[in-house]
Amino acid sequence: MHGRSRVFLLRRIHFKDSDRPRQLSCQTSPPPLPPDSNLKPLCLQGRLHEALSGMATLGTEVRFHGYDALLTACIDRRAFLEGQLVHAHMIKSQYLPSVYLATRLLIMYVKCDSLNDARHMLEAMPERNVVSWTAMVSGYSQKGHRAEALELFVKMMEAGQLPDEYTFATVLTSCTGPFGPKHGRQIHSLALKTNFDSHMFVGSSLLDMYAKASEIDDARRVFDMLPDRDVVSCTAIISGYAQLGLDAEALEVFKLLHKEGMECNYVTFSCLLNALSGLAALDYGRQVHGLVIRCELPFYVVLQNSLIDMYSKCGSLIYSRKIFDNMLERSVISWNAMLAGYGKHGLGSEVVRLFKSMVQEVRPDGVSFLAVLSGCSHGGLVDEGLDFFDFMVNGQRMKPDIGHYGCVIDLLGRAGRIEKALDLMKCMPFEPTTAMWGSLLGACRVHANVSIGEFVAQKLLDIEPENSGNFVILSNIYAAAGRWQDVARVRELMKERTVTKEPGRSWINLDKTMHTFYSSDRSHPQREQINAKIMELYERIKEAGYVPDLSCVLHDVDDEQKESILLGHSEKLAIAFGLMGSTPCKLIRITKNLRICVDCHNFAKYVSKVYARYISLRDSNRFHLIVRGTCTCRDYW
DNA sequence: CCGTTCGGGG
Repeated sequence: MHGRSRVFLLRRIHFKDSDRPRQLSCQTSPPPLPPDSNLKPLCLQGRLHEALSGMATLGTEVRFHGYDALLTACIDRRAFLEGQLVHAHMIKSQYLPSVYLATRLLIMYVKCDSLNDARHMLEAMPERNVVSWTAMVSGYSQKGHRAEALELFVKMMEAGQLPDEYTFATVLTSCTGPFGPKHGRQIHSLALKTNFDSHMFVGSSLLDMYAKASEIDDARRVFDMLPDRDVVSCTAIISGYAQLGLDAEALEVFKLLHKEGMECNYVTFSCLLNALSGLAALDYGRQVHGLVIRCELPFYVVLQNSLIDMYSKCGSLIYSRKIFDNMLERSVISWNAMLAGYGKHGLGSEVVRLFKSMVQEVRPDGVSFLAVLSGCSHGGLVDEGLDFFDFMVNGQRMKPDIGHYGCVIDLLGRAGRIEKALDLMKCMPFEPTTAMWGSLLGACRVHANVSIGEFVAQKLLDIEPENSGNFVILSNIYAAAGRWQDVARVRELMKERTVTKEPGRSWINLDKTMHTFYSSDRSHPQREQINAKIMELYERIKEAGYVPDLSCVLHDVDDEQKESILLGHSEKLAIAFGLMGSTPCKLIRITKNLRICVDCHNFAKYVSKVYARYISLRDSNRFHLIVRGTCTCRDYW
């Protein structure tokens, strides 16, 4: 009996259970869905417009989650008009957003590049939290409005809101420019007090701030003190060295971190390749290219652009072109890098040809024209260059900047139209730069224009009296005109002034080692053999007709000493060293920090002829490929 | 919950 009733009871219950699921589920299932609950799935599926009409239909029934989903979708898609609709709907429904939702609105405006609306939102909010303030600071920072970002940061603290690690990381990116470092240091001390300075993002931002202020030692100190490192902080320190031209240091710190197993991304390799371009370190460049492939990053356009640039600056245009040709998509920068590469190598006709295919695919920008104009100048295509300038101004309606004028002045000077170049300098809407005067002075040397040369040199000596290169060229001009008294006068002039010039430095990469030479260098371990080699070269090329150009020496010494000073020029040391290799290679690649001097250029031409070698010499201005006694620069540089 | 750091070509 008892057992039966139990079974009965159980069956009844079981029966009831399945028969009345609704009543029972009232206690175990979630509460009924809010009316706006279908907005979120629509937003997540990317059906933003359906969600918006849903919002309109629901009227005042839209709640927190609905607005949140809508705003998130607008933020993700940078949908400004849609975001405004959501905002308007909130106002019409008299919905009072929480601090969170108001902040989401603010962020929506920031992401849609409507900083005024965002600022208005921030001002109108009855309450703000650290996220609201930081989002606004970030908006100003990312749009380059540094002053506004810093002002808002101050306002935030005046309002009693303490910054957090996000705020610090953001606001420090606005600490560049003239007063940036001053503010940056203050913010650094604030971060120290609040212990956010060792946060990885804050640290990356801090060290980048110092690097951009040329305070690389402080940047390094911040980096070394960081408790943790990630790919961004490591990249930031490498980039810091590279930005300041401290290419060897950039490579050193990369080697160190790489040994420690640092992670790399495409930014890291871009910065590193930049440093290797400066060093003309083709071997390392190839190795990094290999790493890029192994890290499965080779299809980043940014990285391919860096590789194009690296190979061309390391003297290997063929590889640049291979990468360029294999790119699935190219940006305007890819084209510009390739154009600049041809230009620096003096291949003007390739520049023109490439530019013509470029305009079929993308619209050239200011840098494209700079590359084309400078390429035409280096390639000797004077009229073509002037036509391109005309095309830029009248065809494309672009406003040339000071760099474009510099190229055209260079072009005119090369053509010997020096008065015309002077006229252009007078009527252009910019102040002439030392580079322009320098280019004109070079033109006066090549075209033996003594009178304008004197005038231009005087200008240069006023503006940069410390640059002895100008004295040397003026001396060359006088010497070419046979005005030896004036040569002596220039020499006197130079003695009066305390001339501190950047020491000439050349380097050559042999057997994966960089050998660096300074003028009259006595430090290289093989200096005895190098000197002996130079003397051997000297004797042999003299037989072939080489005459040292003593006007390249301005020290007040006798001719014999001048000769020995000339023979001590860093590029000659490097050439001699390059010829000493036990396994002689056909091509000797040399890099120099300044412009090559007239005498060394001539020396290299004779060596290439007598010793049947190719000499590739990259100076601060361009490549000189010297073969069988002639140079691709056609003696104009 | 939401907001963050490094960045290619003259």
